[in-house]
Parts: sequence; C-alpha cells; structure tokens
Amino acid sequence: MKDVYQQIAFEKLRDAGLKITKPRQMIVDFLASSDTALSPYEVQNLLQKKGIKSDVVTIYRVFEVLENLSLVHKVLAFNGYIRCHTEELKSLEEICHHYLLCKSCKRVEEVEGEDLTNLEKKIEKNYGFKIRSHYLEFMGVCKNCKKKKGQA
Amino acid sequence: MKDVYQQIAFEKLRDAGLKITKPRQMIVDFLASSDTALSPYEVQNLLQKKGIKSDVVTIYRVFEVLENLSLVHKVLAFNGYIRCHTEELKSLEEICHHYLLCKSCKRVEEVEGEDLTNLEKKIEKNYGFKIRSHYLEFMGVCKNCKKKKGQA
DNA sequence: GTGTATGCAAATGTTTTGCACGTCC
DNA sequence: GGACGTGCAAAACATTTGCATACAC
Repeated sequence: MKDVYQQIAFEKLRDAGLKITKPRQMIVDFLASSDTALSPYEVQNLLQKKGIKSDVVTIYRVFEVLENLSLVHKVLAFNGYIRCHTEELKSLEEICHHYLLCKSCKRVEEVEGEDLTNLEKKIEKNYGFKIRSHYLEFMGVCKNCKKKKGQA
Repeated sequence: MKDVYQQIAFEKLRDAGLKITKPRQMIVDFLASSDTALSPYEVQNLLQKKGIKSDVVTIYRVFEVLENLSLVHKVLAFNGYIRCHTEELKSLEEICHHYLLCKSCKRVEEVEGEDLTNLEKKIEKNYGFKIRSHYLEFMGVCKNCKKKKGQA
C-alpha cells in the first residue's frame, strides 16, 4: 500500500518532468505511512529525527508540487497535508475529500463510499454555483479515543 | 435582517455577562452587513476607513468571544469569520455550516435546507466516530462571476 | 553540462502573550 | 469602584521571496 503510493508519486513527478530528489522522496515516504496530516514543520522534525537537515522552505515547495499533482490534499482544520488515497490518484475526475479529524489523537480518517455528487448537482442547479472542489471535514473523537476516554 | 443579528449578538453578550464595547459593536456591525468572510486584518482596515483605530489583537479577541457564543463561524479556506445565520442563532443544536465560497469575488453563500444529519449518523455508526462539528466548504465560482466571465 | 531544486538569508504576514491603562456597568 | 476589555510592545510562529549553490538527469 505504502509502496503503491510512492510508486505513483514518482511516476507523476517524472511524467511532469520533475526531478526525484532526496527531500521529495523523503516527504513522499512520510506521507505514505502517516495517518495524520503533516504540516511543513512537523515534516522537518521527522526529518531531523532521521538525522536529515532540511529547510522548511523546501518542504513548503514540495507540498506545493505534490498538491498540484493531486498527490496530497490540504486539511484546513489541521493546517497540514495528507496523502490522497490510492484509488483517487488514478482518477481524472474532481476528487471528493471527506475526512474525519480526531481532536484528540489528530488522526485523519477518510470517509469512503459516500459521495456528494447528488448534493453538488443540486447546489449547482439551485444556486447557479460552479463547484471546483470542496472541503468536508468532520471534527470529533475517533473510535479509539472514545474507548480510552471511557476507560480513564 | 442586519438589525436582528446585532440585537441577538448584544443579547448573547449581555447574557454571558460580557460588555458591549465599541470594538465589539463595530465588529458585529461589519459582520451583520458583510457577505464575505472577514479576517482580523480586513476588519482593521474597515475600521480604519471609518477613522477608527483599533488593534488587531483586540479584533482577534472579539472574534474569539463571538465564536464561543456561536455568533460567527470560521471559514477555513478564507481564513476569516462569517456571521451565523439568524435562524441558527436561536438553535441550541449543533449547527450545520455549508458554504459556497466564490474564488473570484470571495463572497460566501450559505447553503440552506440541506442537511447532512443522515450522512453524519451513518458515519457515526460505521466509523464509531463522534462528530462534534464539521466544515463543509465548496470552492468554486458563483452565479454573478460566471456571468461576468461569460461577458468578458 | 544544463536546468531545476535546494538552502540560506531575510522580508512579510499571522497569531499569541503579558502587562498597564481605560472604560463599561 | 471594580472588573473586564483594550492597546501597546514584543515574542512566537507561519509563509513567501530572491539569489547563489548543489544536484538530478
């Protein structure tokens, strides 16, 4: 799963005529295995822990590139980026992002199988509004954290 | 409509034992008549244009207060605050915020009559996730701006 | 070798904190 | 008069820009 993401990411970078550099490799790596949204500074810390020094500026720029290639999606409420799901990566359609954000552990879960196409169509019709993308972020408490709280 | 918002805002402030100060009055006033999300610095500029000098710090703090009283809602994608709708102000329930954000004119429209209660219930059941609040922001182009583009 | 990407420096912008003073009730 | 709110100063934090160097291809 993790490897698939990396593979697709490198492919997309190459296809766009961009280079596969160390920072880009590392960041794709972190994204592939993280289930929280990563901010540039968090990525920098992760890199530091691996003994790698990298400037936040670079990380900002890498995220920008990855976002343009639809490899990551910004999670507004957490001010960070999360990898797009593998199935979505291959789709050419406008992508639906629905996230469950746990206030407690900061984990980001993706809601699958629900799509808002009908709602969007209705809105486009009723409001004359052309939808380009959307953010749907549910803030709350995840399964695991509910359990922990219950035990405590 | 504008007056109703102000009235409710002052009422809520009083009920919470908070004071109705000049900055709070002014900010409520701007919010009441604005159909875009206002950032603290934008509010400061608006105040300046009226010949009133006010510190951004104060504005940040006023927004914090208003948010706690459910008088404003943060629009993440625009990094600003928009007034809550009058009907919602009286509701004690968790509030649903669905916004249409126009990339072009920055206007924020509220989607009415659609609620995600069913989707939320399904998510809570399927994912064991307790939803506290959500952000649903559709980015796109509004009716007016589509028209303008068409003419140009 | 060439052109893109990175790192560094620094500017710019945003948000938060502490404290003294002002003002609303 | 007393408590809460504001303004100021400054710190902390986040983001962007320009330019020289390094590195992927």
